[in-house]
Amino acid sequence: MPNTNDNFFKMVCQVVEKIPKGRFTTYGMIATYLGAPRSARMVGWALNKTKHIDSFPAHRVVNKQGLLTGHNHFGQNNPMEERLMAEDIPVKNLKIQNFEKYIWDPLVELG
DNA sequence: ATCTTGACAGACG
DNA sequence: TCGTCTGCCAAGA
Repeated sequence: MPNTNDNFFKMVCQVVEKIPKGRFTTYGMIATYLGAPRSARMVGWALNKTKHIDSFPAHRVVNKQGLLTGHNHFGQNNPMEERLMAEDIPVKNLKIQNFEKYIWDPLVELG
């Protein structure tokens, strides 16, 4: 199990990279999985550093409502919605539809 | 060393 | 249901 004391950033990366295509998770779940359930903001902070990595699937992380709050941090060319849509995740008006159907919980999936 | 900022979440009125 | 406040913890100024 990951330890948050050292590099939260790395941990977040590892978890996000494990999100299967066509699924997504939330900031809170990642934070909880990393042992910092009240530090969802740190996840956003970590993802912020990955936004320069084009291939990083940061679009698979949304807030707990399934809302694409971070879409503004994506390039205008490749919007978050579009990326999710490309993975058959239905998004409407910056919100993921059938949330429960596509959610991927690291706590459950990774143990 | 202190203050502000943040891609959040839960609690309250 | 909705708007606002608070807790959280790591960076950058």
